[in-house]
Amino acid sequence: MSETVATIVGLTGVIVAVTDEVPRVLAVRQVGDGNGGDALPCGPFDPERQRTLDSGLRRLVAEQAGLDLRYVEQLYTFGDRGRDPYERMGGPRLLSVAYLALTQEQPVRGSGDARWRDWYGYLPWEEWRFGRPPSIDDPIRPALSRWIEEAADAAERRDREERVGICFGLGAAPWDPVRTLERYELLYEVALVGEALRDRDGSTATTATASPLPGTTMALDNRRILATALGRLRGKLAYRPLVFDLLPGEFTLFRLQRVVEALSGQRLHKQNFRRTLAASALVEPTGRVQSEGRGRPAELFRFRRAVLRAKPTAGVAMPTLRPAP
Amino acid sequence: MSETVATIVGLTGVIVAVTDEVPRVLAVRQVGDGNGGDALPCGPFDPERQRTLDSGLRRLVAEQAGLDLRYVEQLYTFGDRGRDPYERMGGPRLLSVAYLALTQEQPVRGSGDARWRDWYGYLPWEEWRFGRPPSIDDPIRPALSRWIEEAADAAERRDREERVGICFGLGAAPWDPVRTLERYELLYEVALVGEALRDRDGSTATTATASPLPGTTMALDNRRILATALGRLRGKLAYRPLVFDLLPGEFTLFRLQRVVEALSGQRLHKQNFRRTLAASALVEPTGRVQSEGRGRPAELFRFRRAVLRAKPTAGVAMPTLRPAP
DNA sequence: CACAATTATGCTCTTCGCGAGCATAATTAG
DNA sequence: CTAATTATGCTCGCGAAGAGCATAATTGTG
Repeated sequence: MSETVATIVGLTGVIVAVTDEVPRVLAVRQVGDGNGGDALPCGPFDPERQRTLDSGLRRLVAEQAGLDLRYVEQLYTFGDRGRDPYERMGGPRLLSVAYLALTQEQPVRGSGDARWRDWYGYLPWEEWRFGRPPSIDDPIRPALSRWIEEAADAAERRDREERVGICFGLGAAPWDPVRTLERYELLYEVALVGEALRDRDGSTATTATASPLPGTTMALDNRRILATALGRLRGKLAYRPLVFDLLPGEFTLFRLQRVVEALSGQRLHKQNFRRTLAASALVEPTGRVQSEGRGRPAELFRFRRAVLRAKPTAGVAMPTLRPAP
Repeated sequence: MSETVATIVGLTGVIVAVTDEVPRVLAVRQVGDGNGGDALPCGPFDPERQRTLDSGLRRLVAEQAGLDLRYVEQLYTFGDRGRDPYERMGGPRLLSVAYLALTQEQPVRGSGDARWRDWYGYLPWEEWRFGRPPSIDDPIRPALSRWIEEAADAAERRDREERVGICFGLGAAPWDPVRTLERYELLYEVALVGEALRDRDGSTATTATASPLPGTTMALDNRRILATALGRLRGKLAYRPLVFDLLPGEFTLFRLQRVVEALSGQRLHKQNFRRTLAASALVEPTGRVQSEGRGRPAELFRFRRAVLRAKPTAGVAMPTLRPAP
């Protein structure tokens, strides 16, 4: 029960919106560290003003970007030693309670310099909508192969092979959109992300790569938090009606599908998507139609809240699709 | 960036084991509060000694109960104002990072007075293996009905009905074993758990109930943490091979089923459970058999790690069963 | 020893979710 | 009018899962 002052508690938010079929997260220019990279909106947890962690996060985002959030969910609390460079210089330990929040994209109004950024700009290997991400074939796969070769013994080699196979769907297992965190952590371990080099201080590239490291580097372990958030969101889409917090009150089924595709990072089978949706009774037609340029106008739908009463798991299905030939 | 000292960070663990088909959690006699109730093992987070939150939790449990844990997973961070009685008397805000941990039941060796307790002793309404829990019909259902009646207007009434229906499967929705937290929070709101009365200080029973309140009261919001853990565990059983961390290296399929049933709180269809398990290639026969008293001896199996390489989601199926007539 | 009770295990029947693809309807651009 | 484009309906087939019957291998008892 010693007065352990050497811990600072902070709140960090992954604020998500989808526009133009691009999933975006709110990012601020990093202030402290001098490298000018991106960072997630964050701030100290203030027990005086904040009744709950959730409300603290809401207030934080309201102040920094003038946004109101439609959905807020606690993600994870990060507290590993050394995640904060200040700590390595003798500062206090930083504990960050990370949150996932959803909203419609709205202009940023706050005092800070918060901007909407393409989520996949930070995690490009997660984007499979336009085919296999190039970064997987070029820097990632060969580096992982080398890493497997460098194993000390046969057992470690087998473990590494297994891990690579599971994470990137290179073995028997298919690509699993939810394993975002496992992938990021593997890439970090293999020093395929800038943070790994930075955190090793020397900045010595253990893994010599011809191509640049994939994805934009972020402050602290913020990219790990982004990966955590993406995995959580992808996983929950299928059994909780979260998408509707990213959409306006009325929307076409196609737009709904596009948002789901944007988040899951893969294309979905259109007819099956609609059939499953109809069967789930998750949406209901408003009776109005929307004509978007060419083609037959689409019917407008709205989220049907009443469905929560009847179904235990109410989420959108993700009918997978073979990769385009 | 003011030196906010008014926050204390603690670690709390839900340590789970299953023996004799009873799911148990580790509980200590509460020291401080005088009411002598049960509490979860917990301790301050010490940034000097603990490199990560996970290892901190492991160390804590090792010290308090002499247990080594086979699986550790962060659950949630609790930080609401007023969850700690000391805080209400002007003390610092208590932030608790809660963990779920699995192990085989082993004798408690530690310095503390930790004991294994029946999980359902704290959450009796979650136990459906022996039919509908009596507490649902007696104190819970009538109290919830009254609560619905007390709604201020029609809209609130509808909301309450919907919530009750979803939580307890009383409406169109079936009982969902995973919604443990929602249920606990509803019961708390309706003052059907002792903590609600205690936290309102006056201890005035708003909800007059003939029967005693269901489940053993715990310190702070520890029962909320228990409910969170149970829900998480139930949800993960189906897609992660967690059960095997509760079982010895070799086990019969029936024992495996019994453990899953104990945790999910419901009976499973035996033949289908085995068929699904066989199809999943999650276990492999050891070639040996075990004769347990009467009846045909059962074959012994072991967990087949290699399955992780091939399948993205490797968990035990939960073939539901109609309630016994 | 024969038989009942008990537990393990194999197999079938049926329904339903879902991947896949064909066909048709309703628009707009030229 | 026609082609292109998008929306939408329907079917086929496979495999997973709910439900239940049948059989095998034990133990304990009359």
